[in-house]
Amino acid sequence: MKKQHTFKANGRIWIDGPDGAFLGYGRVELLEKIHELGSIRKAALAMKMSYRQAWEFVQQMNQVLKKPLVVANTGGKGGGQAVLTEEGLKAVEQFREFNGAFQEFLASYSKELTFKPSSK
Amino acid sequence: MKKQHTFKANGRIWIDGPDGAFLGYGRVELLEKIHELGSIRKAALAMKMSYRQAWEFVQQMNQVLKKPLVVANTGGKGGGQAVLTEEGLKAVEQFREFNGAFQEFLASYSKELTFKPSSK
DNA sequence: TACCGTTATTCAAAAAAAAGCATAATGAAA
DNA sequence: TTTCATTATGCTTTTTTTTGAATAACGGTA
Repeated sequence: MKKQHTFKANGRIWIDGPDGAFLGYGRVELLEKIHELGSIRKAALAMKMSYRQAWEFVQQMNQVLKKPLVVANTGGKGGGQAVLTEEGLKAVEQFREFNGAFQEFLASYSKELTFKPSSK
Repeated sequence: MKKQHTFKANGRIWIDGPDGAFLGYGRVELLEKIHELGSIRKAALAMKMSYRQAWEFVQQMNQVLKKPLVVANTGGKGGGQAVLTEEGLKAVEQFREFNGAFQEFLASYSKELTFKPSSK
């Protein structure tokens, strides 16, 4: 019989920049969706985030690095569009690596937990 | 010249039990203060948490393990008191170890970040 | 030039989370 | 038996966080 872990080590990570939050799960997912859909609005809709918040995230992220992570154009065919830059792609990749290592860390630590649950 | 890291890997961890959140920073600090001060109310005051929330945390934690982490007595000299059990002490210790390893993980990952800040 | 859907922005509304207040119960000690 | 500060609990208020509505600007394209 395999032991089941009713207790689990859990957590969240993010990357802070010079002025606070830079990259986290929400922002990275947003970047991925923008890359996939070519639009901030569609990306926000796809992940059930308000456009308001999505737009603010993009603004904030773009101010942190020398080069923007997202370039958005207003007007034109379709009303406008947004594309992920080289820097944006790198940022996504680095965060994913970081998170991969973190998930392994959590999994290994979960095995060391020795708490005994009340009854269920 | 020493390189300064304007970007930092950051995060938070916690331990989930069978029914959700079990131990996190706030709860562990609360347990430590209870151990130190012998009172839920004083512990809450010391960390500027409302007694209401502190009390609820204790209730929740006590329902998770077979044995309670905190034993609280009402009435008597001083109106009552609360003491940390063996299980409570172990829980604090395990979380602190977990967090120690996590902080090392974050520190080592921070060194690998290669983002270039905008100007400052 | 008129149209289109998105970007960009403000401001009010709603939802969620936390805090604060009030009060009963408790039981050792004086 | 009176006192005392705390535990225990419900309920209201406040604060914080999110969301939603409303609107101007934009510029390729037909």
